[in-house]
Amino acid sequence: MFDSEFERNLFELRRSKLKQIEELGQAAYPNRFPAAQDEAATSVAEVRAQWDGKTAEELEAERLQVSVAGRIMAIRAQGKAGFATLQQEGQRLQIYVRLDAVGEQGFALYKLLDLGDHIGVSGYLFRTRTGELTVHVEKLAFLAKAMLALPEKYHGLADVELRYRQRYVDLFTNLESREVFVKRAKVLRALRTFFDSRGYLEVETPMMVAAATGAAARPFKTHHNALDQDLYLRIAPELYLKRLVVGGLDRVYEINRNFRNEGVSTQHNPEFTMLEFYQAYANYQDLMQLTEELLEFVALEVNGTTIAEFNGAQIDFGKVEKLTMREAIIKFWPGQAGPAPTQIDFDNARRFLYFVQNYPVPEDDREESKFKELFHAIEIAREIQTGESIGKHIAALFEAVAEEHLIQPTIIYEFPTAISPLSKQKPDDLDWVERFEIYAGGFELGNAFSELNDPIEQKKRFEEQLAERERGDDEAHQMDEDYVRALAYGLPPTGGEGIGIDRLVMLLTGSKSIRDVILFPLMRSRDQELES
RNA sequence: GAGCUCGUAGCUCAGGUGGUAGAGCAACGCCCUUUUAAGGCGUGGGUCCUGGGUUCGAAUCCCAGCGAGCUCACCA
Repeated sequence: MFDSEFERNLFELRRSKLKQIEELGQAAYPNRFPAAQDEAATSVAEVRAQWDGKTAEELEAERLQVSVAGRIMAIRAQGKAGFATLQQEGQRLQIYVRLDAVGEQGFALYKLLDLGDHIGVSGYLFRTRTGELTVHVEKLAFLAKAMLALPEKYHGLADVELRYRQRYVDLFTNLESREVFVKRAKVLRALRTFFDSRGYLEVETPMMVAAATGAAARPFKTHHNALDQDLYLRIAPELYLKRLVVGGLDRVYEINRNFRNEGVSTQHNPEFTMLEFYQAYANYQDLMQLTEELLEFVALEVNGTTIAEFNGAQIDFGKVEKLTMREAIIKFWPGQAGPAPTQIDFDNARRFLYFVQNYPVPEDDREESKFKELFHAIEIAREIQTGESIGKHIAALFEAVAEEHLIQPTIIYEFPTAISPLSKQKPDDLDWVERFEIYAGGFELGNAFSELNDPIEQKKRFEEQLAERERGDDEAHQMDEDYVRALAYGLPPTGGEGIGIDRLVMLLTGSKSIRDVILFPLMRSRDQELES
């Protein structure tokens, strides 16, 4: 528990102060404020909301009596008087304590208080010379002691590692951190309002599953002892939610955690919050419309504006651009790297191979080139085996060329069938599916499609994924026989979508790292913390 | 998984080219009855992330490890 002698000594010192506080007739750990069960305190927020507008004269005339509790965030003693700043729910209120108002015992208690202590005060409101709304304390109640030193009062807790590991300190010292999580709650509330008002049913599907299905990712593995059965943490709820649509729950949504056993970055945490929703009788075009409405609604609910400041850009959730994946590749192709492909280069494998094989990839400085990722994708595409699909390579080109430019909300639609085993094909072109992804801030925010509901085709797609798995792609989708059976009972035409909530919160709060929007992000454990 | 950067008091940070550690806040003592990053005087507090190496001498240079941040790769 202690990091140093300093902390150990401070802890002992505070213990002796606690004892002295008890000797003054106060409980060391009382269970309520105010102590009398039939009395209620006023919150700091209420005090500010109700009386911040009053002048010094009005306050003096009314002599408003209040009882307020809070944590001491600043303390300024002045001989036989003193000030302190109480903080409660992220709001602050000053109190003024003077010997002749609180008496010998009360003032002795005031002098035993430290930064971080919780206290309750009763008194009347007034304004100081400098105009600050302040409680003139008449009665002081001790509530709980801070036994450890608070971070520096001006800079707060700046060390990012400590902020994540000791979020409890971050939250009360860095109020902008608190604000992020208040907004996160608003995002969730707004989403639920949005779907509830449109007749969607909120559901919960399993987190622990026999097979990790519904997405391309590596799962976490665990074990159930009584059943002696290996289980996985889910990587997506998708196939369960569609089973529910088969069951006649025509509009469902789930907001819950997914787990993926993959790298950690500013945009990836091993557990993250996903919104998925499904709507019977709708296709991906309907979902595009819905997505636009959803983003605008949530931004307005959370920020009161559709504009969000993120990473130096002003992102406007009030409008969404639309491009096909192929259009985006052509549009964002870097001219300095070489000639861009044209629409017909994506028409079939022969055309595509001709394009990549004749592309002037420089031999020398390939690793240093700023088009490294693009050249890499082209090189891999050149080695296409006969019979292998080109879809994967087109998607790789898209990611290499376009993704980082998609700062304003952009819908990228029409995805290769090869990388979309759960999506319905375009009726006139079986190589492409009715799927889109929504991008903003330079990363993917959501993924949606017209759901594949033909059980025979679905089974075939799963088998193709298994073949990919055989070839060494351990992130290819797993077979789910029961899901195919569910489809065989008849899934109505359905549109479905998933939106990464953490990323949405990042954009709406201007947070550059996903860890800033997750209360307790995963950190490498430290021995020190394990033992105590 | 790779590269770059960082790790000094409880916190925020200084410590060119090696000479044995400083400031502010916090803490402790004293003064101060309208202050607000309150003020004044004084005091204590450091395995300089860990372990090796080079050197007469390492917070500083080198190597390894641990932890973190950023970028890239994988992915959402």
